[in-house]
Amino acid sequence: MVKLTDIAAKLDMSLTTISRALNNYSTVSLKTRDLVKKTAKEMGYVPNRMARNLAMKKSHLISLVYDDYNETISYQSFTFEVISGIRRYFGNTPYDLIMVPENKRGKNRESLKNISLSRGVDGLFIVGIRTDDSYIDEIKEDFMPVVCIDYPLNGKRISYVESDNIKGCRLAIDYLVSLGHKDIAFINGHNLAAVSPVRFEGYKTALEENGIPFNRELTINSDYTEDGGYRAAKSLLEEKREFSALFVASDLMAVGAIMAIKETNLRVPEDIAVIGFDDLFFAEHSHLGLTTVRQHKFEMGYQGAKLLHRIIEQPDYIPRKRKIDVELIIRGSA
Amino acid sequence: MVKLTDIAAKLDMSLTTISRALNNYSTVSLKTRDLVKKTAKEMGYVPNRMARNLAMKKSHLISLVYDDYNETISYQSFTFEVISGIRRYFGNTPYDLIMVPENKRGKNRESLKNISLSRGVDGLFIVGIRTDDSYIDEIKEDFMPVVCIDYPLNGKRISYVESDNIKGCRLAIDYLVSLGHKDIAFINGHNLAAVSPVRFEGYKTALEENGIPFNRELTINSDYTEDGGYRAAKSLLEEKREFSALFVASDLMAVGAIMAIKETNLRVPEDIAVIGFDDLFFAEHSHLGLTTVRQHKFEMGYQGAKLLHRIIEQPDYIPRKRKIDVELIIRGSA
DNA sequence: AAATGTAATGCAAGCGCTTTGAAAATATTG
DNA sequence: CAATATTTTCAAAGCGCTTGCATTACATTT
Repeated sequence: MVKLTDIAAKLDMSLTTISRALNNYSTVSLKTRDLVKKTAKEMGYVPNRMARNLAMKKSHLISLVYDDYNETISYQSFTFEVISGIRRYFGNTPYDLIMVPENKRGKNRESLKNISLSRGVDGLFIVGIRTDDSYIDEIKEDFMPVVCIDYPLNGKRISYVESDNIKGCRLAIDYLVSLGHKDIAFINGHNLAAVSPVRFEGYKTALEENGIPFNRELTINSDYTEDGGYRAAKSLLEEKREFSALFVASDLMAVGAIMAIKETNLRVPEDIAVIGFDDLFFAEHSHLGLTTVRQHKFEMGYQGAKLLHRIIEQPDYIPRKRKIDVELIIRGSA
Repeated sequence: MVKLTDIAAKLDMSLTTISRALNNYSTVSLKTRDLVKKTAKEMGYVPNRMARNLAMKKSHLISLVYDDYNETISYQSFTFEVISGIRRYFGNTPYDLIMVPENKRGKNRESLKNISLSRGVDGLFIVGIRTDDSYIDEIKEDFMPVVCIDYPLNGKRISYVESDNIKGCRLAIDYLVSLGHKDIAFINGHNLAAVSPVRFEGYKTALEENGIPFNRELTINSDYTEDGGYRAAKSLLEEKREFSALFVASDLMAVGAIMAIKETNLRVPEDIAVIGFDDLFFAEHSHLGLTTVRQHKFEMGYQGAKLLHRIIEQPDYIPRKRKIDVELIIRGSA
């Protein structure tokens, strides 16, 4: 591995000059800079980032935190797309991403703060954190720049990105109402996801805006899994709640719900119209095509990355959350 | 940030002793070790990995290389699961994963070698590399430990993991034959994926083993996309090839193919039986349920990680490829 | 008690880079 | 041409840690 001193020796210059030349300091004459760069290239010089990091106390590393153990396909494909957006953004910066695999879910895992400080990362990007996660208290300490997806956390160097969930609910409900539905049931996810209460509010508000009284009996909480959606719909149907439309807080649950509806010998959308949330790939392919509220996941990642980048590089920047637009994708289920 | 010298000062010991104590050197008395550890904890000491890396010339970093720009859902969900496997394995080791986002696909991107040497990573894990990728020549230089998924590369410190594609094809063909099919068409992916020729061979061999002559007219190459599968099936059907079963080299293409078949007013599986490859999530949900060859993606990642770990830590270890078992998942399409 | 062996600790160099403050070389001015 | 300003270069310290070698402290043997 050729290093700066090797180049210095060969060119009979000082180490300092070599370093400065390669870093394009204007205090090094252009001629020298060119010569140094050329020689460095010829000698196959590759800068040692570990040394550089140590000297500069800056790693150009973003720690990407997400949870593998949530194995639903929703979460996976959502996460993957968000990460793609993050990668795309940072692809045009000197930052790389680092992932610290957790060895155990829950207790005994190392503190996020320690891991991060130890690697000297410059910022944290957190996808899919749950309300009961112990990391949250650590993050609140504001020990370094953080951006979360779908979790409202604020601080001097902390912010987040979320879909416009309220709008998403309104789009869905408005559309159902425009189709003539009045009795609209709602299957929500569990409250470990910060978006759940928001979507609940969105559902409720949208109903009221349409002059439809909210009926608690038409709502039920589930767990964002397919089976959960199935069971929720099943119980809604068995208890003979009167409803002609069903709004489901995730596509995966919607798929389960549709299965339950069909098992009850009802037709979708004729007897019960169904709208999901997410627009995952299979929404398009599942059965008859799922009408759903599309989240722009890639964009969430991209904008989040941009935000984080800014927080890191502009110490006096006051971060504000980003809200990403959603749209209603009309297919066969409603 | 408290550092070793701070602890040394407080305890009035030498820096060396502190370092050794924390690293559990037996040359430090147990009593001292305990004292040092306790004090370190009290003082909130967090080791600085940048400094440590520099001193030890070892980063405990694995570079994870994959390509975002391949946006098919197949690739995405395959990749995500492989990565989960990798993360799970390394979760029980001191290694972290680093991802270097590419800013541009293809030319102008930095050399893999430079990036890797620069960050001082200890090994490379490569998912989804294509046969025309410029990285391949670099990898062959054997400049550091590498494990690929689905790409046959060998070297002193290079190996790979693949599904048992031959077996997968045999399972599919045998099953179709057992159902009475004799004319079995095959839609393959493009040859930029190293697995394609293998699956082609597998298909051909399996036919022969069943005493069915190979008929080139019943095979067609496509591109692993849904639309590609659609077009391939369409052209097969339009040219009036005689076949009662269709084996498709990926689930995504199979979904497209089924769409084409239905458009031609043929039924699946009554008129044409279809078997896919991968067993992605939507195989279970698409239409009638796709019969398919399941790849154990998580396991591929896990075993690959284990292999890479070994190559890194045992310099004289001679790496051998890992072949991961596959299984036939029978659903409604065949 | 001297000689020897062993366990515990410390000194100092080094990992490869950045950066401050000073010096040397060159250019500008009256 | 001396005096001043400007450009270019360099020596050395430091980033926080590991580690080979030397040293000291203590235990064992004769």
